[in-house]
Amino acid sequence: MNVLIIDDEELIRNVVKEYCLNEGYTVYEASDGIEGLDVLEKENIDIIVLDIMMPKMDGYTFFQKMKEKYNIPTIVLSARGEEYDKLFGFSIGIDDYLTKPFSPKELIARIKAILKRSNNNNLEEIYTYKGIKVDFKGRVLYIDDKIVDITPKEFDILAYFIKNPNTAITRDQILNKVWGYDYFGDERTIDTHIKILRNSMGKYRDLIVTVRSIGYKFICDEK
Amino acid sequence: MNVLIIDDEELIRNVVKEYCLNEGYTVYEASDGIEGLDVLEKENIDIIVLDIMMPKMDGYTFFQKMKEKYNIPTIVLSARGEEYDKLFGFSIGIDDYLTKPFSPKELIARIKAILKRSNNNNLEEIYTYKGIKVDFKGRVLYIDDKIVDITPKEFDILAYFIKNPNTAITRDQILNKVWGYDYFGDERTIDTHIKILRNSMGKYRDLIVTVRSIGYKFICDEK
DNA sequence: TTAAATTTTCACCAAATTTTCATAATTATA
DNA sequence: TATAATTATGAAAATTTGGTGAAAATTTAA
Repeated sequence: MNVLIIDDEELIRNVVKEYCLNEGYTVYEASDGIEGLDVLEKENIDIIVLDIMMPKMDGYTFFQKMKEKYNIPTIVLSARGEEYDKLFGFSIGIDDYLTKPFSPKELIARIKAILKRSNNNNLEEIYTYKGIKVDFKGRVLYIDDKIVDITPKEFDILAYFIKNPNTAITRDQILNKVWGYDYFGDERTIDTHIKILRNSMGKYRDLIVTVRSIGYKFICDEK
Repeated sequence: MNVLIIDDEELIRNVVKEYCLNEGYTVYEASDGIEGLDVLEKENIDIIVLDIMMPKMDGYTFFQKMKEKYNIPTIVLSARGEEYDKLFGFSIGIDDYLTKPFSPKELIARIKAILKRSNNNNLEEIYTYKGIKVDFKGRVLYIDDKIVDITPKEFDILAYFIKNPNTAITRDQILNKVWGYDYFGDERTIDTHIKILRNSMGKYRDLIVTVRSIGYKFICDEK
């Protein structure tokens, strides 16, 4: 999970950052709206924590510009006493707000709630391609309509492949996505998991192609 | 859908109103409990959003009086620090609560959830699948038409499973749904409850499947 | 208050999964 | 073709995970 915190006060940023890191989130910082938009272009942000009062480009302006190009869940921080009317004026679209001083724990709780909400909406899908069927909700893999017993890691890797078809994916990327950003194991481990996954995929094992000196790739003609 | 918002702060009413109108709901307002009862007599209200701290007649009193004549789903708004009210409210049958300051989007989400729930409940008060029969209203579990003695937690977990069949559910989700939003116990506790629940389900114990490294899943072929 | 019921914690064990590693196989390139 | 680099594979070791029973803690009911 990538969190972008936009606030001109370094102190606030640091507190938020510390708590987010503790949750295993990756944190990006910006001290005003312009910097914030910059980060959005470069990084794949999942949720924004946004201060309203800022130099250069304030929170309202940032939010409007963000909405034009992205649709990222946003939590607004506002100091008590700031015009609530103005806040509520653009409150349609923001996902939550907190008044300063706020409890970092509360912020984390709200971030979790929002991420959970947006994840749940994405869940209801069943992927099918050739004789492969993947039920993400139930975490089941069917090969030619027969359930195949698959381990959690296998499933996660397969899901990652399916979501990025025809893309050469490095072992490092797989480690980051499936294992998490703080894994320090042997890259060769992936090879073994790929072996197991290929076996599970039976006659479709060749859809996972080795990309020499890079990693692997899931081949899919359709879509 | 007719929503009644009862709060003495006009600002809050306006925010709720704005969001509800945006959803296509019709909104009625009241600034205290007495006005609220007035509206109930005149209009056909589907759901109530109720503040606790109010002049003239507070939320709790309003709620009791409402319950005497009506049975309308109610979401309670409470300021932080009113923990007692919150808990008490739950025990007497409110449907949900939010602490101020709350996220308007969250409120809408909860309204939707409750409306959906109350629709579902009216339709299906008794669930049957194979030899399992669950009477939600009476909170009774029958296995092959014989009443099985089941604890409250067991029942809640089973109900959650039944409402989300064929879905891998994390222990965290179970904790959130069954225990509540702010429970900080050991996740392993779930395992023990699952054990007990499985025992209660007799020969259907295998319908609750372990999803390794995730949680559990209730299997149902039908529907 | 006491007793009973329910919930929670916890530690051990077994089983499933993950990781490591040595060796074989494959591929690219000089 | 020989060599180096890279990947595939099998098997063993290490780790993680879940099932379970029993005891402790808590809640509920009498």
